[in-house]
Amino acid sequence: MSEHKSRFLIKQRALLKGYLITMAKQNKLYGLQYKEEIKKELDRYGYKPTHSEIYKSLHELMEDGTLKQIKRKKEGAKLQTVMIYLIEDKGKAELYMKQLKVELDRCYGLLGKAIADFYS
Amino acid sequence: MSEHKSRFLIKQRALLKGYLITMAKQNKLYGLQYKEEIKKELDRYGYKPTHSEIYKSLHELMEDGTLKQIKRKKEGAKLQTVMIYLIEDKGKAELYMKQLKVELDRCYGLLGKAIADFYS
DNA sequence: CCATGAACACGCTGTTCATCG
DNA sequence: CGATGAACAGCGTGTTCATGG
Repeated sequence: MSEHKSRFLIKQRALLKGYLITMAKQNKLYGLQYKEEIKKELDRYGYKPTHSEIYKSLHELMEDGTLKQIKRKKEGAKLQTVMIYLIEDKGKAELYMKQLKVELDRCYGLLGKAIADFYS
Repeated sequence: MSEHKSRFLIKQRALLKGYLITMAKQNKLYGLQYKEEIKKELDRYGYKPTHSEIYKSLHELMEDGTLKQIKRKKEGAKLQTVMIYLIEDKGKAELYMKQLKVELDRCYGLLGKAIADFYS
């Protein structure tokens, strides 16, 4: 997320990772549950994540050691095995969120500038 | 820019068109001048447009009849011919800006929501 | 059908190449 | 070299396909 000369707006996956880390600190959810929770937050802004992006984001956060994955039996009649994601490295998680803030503030400022330039 | 079920953030070219229309209403600039002017506005937000995106945006706005192109001799010793872009259809230009506002407000709200979700 | 994951395809955008004055 | 434009290439992301419970 760093050392880029010029970039437009934040990439979808970078923001998804912010939600995944934030939610993983509080709950023990599996893949599609993250998808549903994020959808609940952002649906009214016209955005709904795909399962593909959720899984890719989770996988990348595991590859760099931020999250870890454990198998769990899903509650209910089906007894299906699901993958629960938890924080593995709290320091990495917090560092990511700190860097994400810089990027989000930048994008928020850019859009605010455009809105001011166009409609004031 | 319309009738999409789910989208993340606005595309770069859609925002560039907003600047091009806004600037074309006030000045008579050629391609690379638009690039420089937009760079001046957004450079401090880490964004600098490429000449390629500027030209593609201008061409698309001409294709749909929003802008028109006229040849002009460039001032100075070189006397090079440049392409000046002007508003062709004021109604289309205003409609575009109106639709753009909806999209910009949506994106601004989405980022604000994420910032609130993460850092409050 | 639900959950996970991988493979594939398309669209956006930056880099490079090509002309012309 | 400045300006315009087109062609090309990489990457982000949505859709589809595959496997297992």
